[in-house]
Amino acid sequence: MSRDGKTEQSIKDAAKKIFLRKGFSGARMQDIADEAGINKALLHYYFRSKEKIFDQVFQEALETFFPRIIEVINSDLPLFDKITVFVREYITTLTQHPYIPLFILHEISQDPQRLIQKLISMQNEFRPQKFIAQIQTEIKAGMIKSVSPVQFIINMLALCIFPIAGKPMIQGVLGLDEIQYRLLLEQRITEVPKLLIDSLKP
Amino acid sequence: MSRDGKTEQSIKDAAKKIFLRKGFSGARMQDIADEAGINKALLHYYFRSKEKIFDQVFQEALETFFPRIIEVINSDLPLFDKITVFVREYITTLTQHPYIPLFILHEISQDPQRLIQKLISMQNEFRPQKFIAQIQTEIKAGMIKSVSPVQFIINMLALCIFPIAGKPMIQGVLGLDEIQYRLLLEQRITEVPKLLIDSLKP
DNA sequence: GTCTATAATTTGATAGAC
DNA sequence: GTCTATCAAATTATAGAC
Repeated sequence: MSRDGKTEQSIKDAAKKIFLRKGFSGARMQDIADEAGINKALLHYYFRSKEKIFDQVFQEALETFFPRIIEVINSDLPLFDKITVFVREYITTLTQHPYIPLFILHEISQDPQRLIQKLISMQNEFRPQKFIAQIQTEIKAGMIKSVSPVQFIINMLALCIFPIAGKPMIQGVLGLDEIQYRLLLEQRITEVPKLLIDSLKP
Repeated sequence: MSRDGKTEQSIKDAAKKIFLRKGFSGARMQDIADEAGINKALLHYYFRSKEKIFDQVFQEALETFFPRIIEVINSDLPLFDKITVFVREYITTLTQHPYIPLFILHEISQDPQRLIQKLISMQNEFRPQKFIAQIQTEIKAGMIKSVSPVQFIINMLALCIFPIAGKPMIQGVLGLDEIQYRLLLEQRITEVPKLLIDSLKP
């Protein structure tokens, strides 16, 4: 039955849900089977091992975490527009996939080689070289302050990613409920670009 | 032997090292025993269970992650000085304990209740209420722009914590070696306060 | 393809000698 | 206090019926 790959897809969906929340070592094959509404044996029938299922999930998570960024970042938009669009798109994407950032950070920290591997196999597709060059050009033209492009990119990523990855901590310490937090993230879509662009003005 | 608690301390040190790197579910009692140069039975002799050892580690990690901040943040320093000192102290502390941020974020994400629990038992000692009030006072006095204190604090934390928590990812994507990364973090000690203070100027 | 039953391995925890 | 040996439970993986 379901020659069409319906079962395989439901396994993938279940695996994604469990792995993203619990990480590799915290996830249980039984959890995934339960979530998919099947039994453990079938997991091994479709994918040979836990490691193999995880690889798929990790790959897809990386593709959500990175390439959407790179598309904007390697586009031909003017610098300030690019910053504005990037922040909006990225915060929006991560808000829709809130477990992705911490999952990626945690798993890469467990095994940095895993990322290096993917970067090579994707031929460094998501290295922001063009963006760095664009910043340098603007500096030389005297259009913006003489900042370190790498530092600027780290600032931009930090301001977008941290509020998602650190949500439970921030909520706990600042005592914010879900509604307040959603509002706060929405505000950041306009406030973060302002901050970043201001930091570039001479 | 070692009636003086030498063994207990070496277990704590070993547990800290292993748990901080691998997280609760990724850590193995055997790893901790090996690291401490003893056997598993002795772990259970000193601490009853894995959970109990972990609690100690988590507690200490929280105390590294939070209170040092709060001391500065609840001090009587003028706002701009406070920001400068906070960033310097915090980046320095986290650089010395690079596994702490991701460990805390990950474990809180696994079980947000664990943080809430600690916050209660510490009577919200590290809630930045005083800092928020200080920002509001400066706004009313017309000394700084009318910003959201919560957003400002999130920015400050993001710019300090993310470069440490995301180090392996950033290194991979931007292709930076250890020396370059250390230099980059050092630069941030002066650059991040500038950025934050600029964002407050009317 | 999907299930039940079970094997094989890992891992947290304990018993008991020294 | 510390060790060796071992248990019991949990967990990944497979065999084999349908």
